[in-house]
Amino acid sequence: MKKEYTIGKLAKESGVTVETVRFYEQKGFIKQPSSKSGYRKYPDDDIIKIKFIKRTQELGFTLNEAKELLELRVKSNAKCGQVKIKAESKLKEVEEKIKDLNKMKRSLKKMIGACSNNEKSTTECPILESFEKD
Amino acid sequence: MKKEYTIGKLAKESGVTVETVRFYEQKGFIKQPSSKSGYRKYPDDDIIKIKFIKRTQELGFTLNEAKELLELRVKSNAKCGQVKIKAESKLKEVEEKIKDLNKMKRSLKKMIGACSNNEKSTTECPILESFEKD
DNA sequence: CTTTACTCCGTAGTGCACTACAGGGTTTAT
DNA sequence: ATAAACCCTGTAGTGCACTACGGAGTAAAG
Repeated sequence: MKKEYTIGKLAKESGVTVETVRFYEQKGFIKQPSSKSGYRKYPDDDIIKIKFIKRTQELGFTLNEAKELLELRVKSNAKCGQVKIKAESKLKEVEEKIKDLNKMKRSLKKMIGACSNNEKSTTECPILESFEKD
Repeated sequence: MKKEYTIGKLAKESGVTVETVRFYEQKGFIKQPSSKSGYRKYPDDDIIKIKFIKRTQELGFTLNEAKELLELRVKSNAKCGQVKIKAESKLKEVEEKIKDLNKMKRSLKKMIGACSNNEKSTTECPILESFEKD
């Protein structure tokens, strides 16, 4: 099912607006598609790309970082070293984020538990210690 | 060691600028501190608070969400229900983020591995599938 | 005791990531 | 065949989260 999408359909499927799609195109996130007749025709692949970008932003990366992540692919052995270095540094960031989100998770669970047991919290703000100790 | 900090010291310790501290104060993230003499004197607790805010932003939450998280604390049984509901919804978000970051992590590791084996990637962009399946 | 570094308040400006027109042309549904 | 719904380019405006600056007062160091 190799479908083609008009900008409106693509936007809807991806969960963004038409303007956002054009904005991403301007910025080079998705390459401008074929447009005989003057109307853009997008491959369905672009839906995945846009969704990836949006989710990556929600995970605390900037648009530029999303771009960097999307550009990580091994095309030649020549560039392999650079790709590896960048991937490794991103991997580290990702792992740090996971770690801190796990801390936040534990804090939230504790609060929910305390609440269920009708306890009042002793500290001012129990989530505040999340990132403090390991 | 209950220290007091001038705005400059606090900023430095927290890794932000003086302006950012004042900005957070304006927005009610930290309560305005005692200031006989006209100079603000901050408790060291505020360092933790500011660091929490910054890190929470890096994890993909907005300032307002950071504020919501900071305000989660069980003061009375009356508010317990609301706190629990909010904490539970945040917990869900956090868990989703962890899940997707783990997917990203796997993709990055795969890329690094492929690179080490001198493979060229078969797909256009191997990270793109991260959020697709599972 | 003076110079350098800090503080105050208030307002204006910046960068990122969109978002909203204006003023047109094209397709699709009825 | 005509009106609604879609597309085009281009430029201007928005909201968030700061960031910079002007003009003045205070504190610390040499």
